[in-house]
Amino acid sequence: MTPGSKNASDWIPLPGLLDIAYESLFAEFRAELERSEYGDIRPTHGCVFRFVQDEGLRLTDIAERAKLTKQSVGEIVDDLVQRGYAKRIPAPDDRRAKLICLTERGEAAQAHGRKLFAKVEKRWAERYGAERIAALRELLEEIAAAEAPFAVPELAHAEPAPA
Amino acid sequence: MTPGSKNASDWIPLPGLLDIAYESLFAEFRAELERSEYGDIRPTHGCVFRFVQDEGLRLTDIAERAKLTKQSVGEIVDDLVQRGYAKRIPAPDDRRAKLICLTERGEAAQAHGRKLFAKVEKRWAERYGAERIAALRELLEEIAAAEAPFAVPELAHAEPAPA
DNA sequence: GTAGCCTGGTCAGCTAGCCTTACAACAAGG
DNA sequence: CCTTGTTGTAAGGCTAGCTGACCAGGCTAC
Repeated sequence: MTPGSKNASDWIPLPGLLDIAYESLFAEFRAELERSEYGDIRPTHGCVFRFVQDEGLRLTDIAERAKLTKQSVGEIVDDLVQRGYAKRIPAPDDRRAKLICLTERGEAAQAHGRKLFAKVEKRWAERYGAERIAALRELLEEIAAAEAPFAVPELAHAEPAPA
Repeated sequence: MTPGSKNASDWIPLPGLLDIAYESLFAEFRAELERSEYGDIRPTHGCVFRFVQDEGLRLTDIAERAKLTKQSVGEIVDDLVQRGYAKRIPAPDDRRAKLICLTERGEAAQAHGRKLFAKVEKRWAERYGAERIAALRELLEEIAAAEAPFAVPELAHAEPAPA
């Protein structure tokens, strides 16, 4: 419980534990995704599916939220365009900019991915306790809203705004 | 709460949340480490500091626990040897093998790192609630023991085996 | 207008970190 | 010893990200 017991060498740093959980969970997701008809989507492509919705998003915005450079995201988008998951449409209000948005196939893939994530989470809820996983999610959402607001505009509500 | 509310687009997949927490926590750690006298230690080197203790560990064993190839770990160890953090000593029982172990400086760095991790965790406990962080750790330890036993021999005891 | 700066995106080239293939040295059982 | 498996190394390749340089288009101030 107390992190102060760090002299005992069986204390594992929190990031290590988070990493294991992440890897394991993500591996379950990947395994299912690869067996699906969207098996050519690689982890890297995630930054697009994760942030793009509806009307699309500018390259710059994706890059900011994903904490990547514009160049990197550009490459990833190129790849997704080539595979038929995304397209660039000119931004209506700025002739320099393009809106990255998903094709029909891209939206189907996104929906499928979300369903898979939910499925895996449910599996973990059965394995480790629904309430504990719910509490985990709740805490992580709070953390995400506080630590990386730029990445989770969805959670823009409950600003903690400490005095 | 229910993952079934995935049609609402403000539901964020659990791996995404885990990733944010990990990155944020790790960034705090890195920031402090870089300011210390061990600033030349890079994230990659972690796999050695994470697993090597006391009498040392074989390259093969590190590779297995870290889920890396022997070659990759070999390179990392080379680097650490060059920087004076690690050394290879011939294994007493097998003339092919070498035990990777930490130098005095390496052990100091390891101890310092653990202290930093504990410090950051404590900070989070204050920020998000000591009990919630404790519960988080408890759950993650259980998950780690179940999902990656090879990586956390320290948690070999409490097999969950739920009824 | 148009000069000068900012911004969205792209092109080219590089690095870090990890992998695969191939192999030499040693171990261990018949 | 001879075969088979294991420990570590050497050499080369690949992916995902980076930096720097740039152009086209927007924005402000003369």
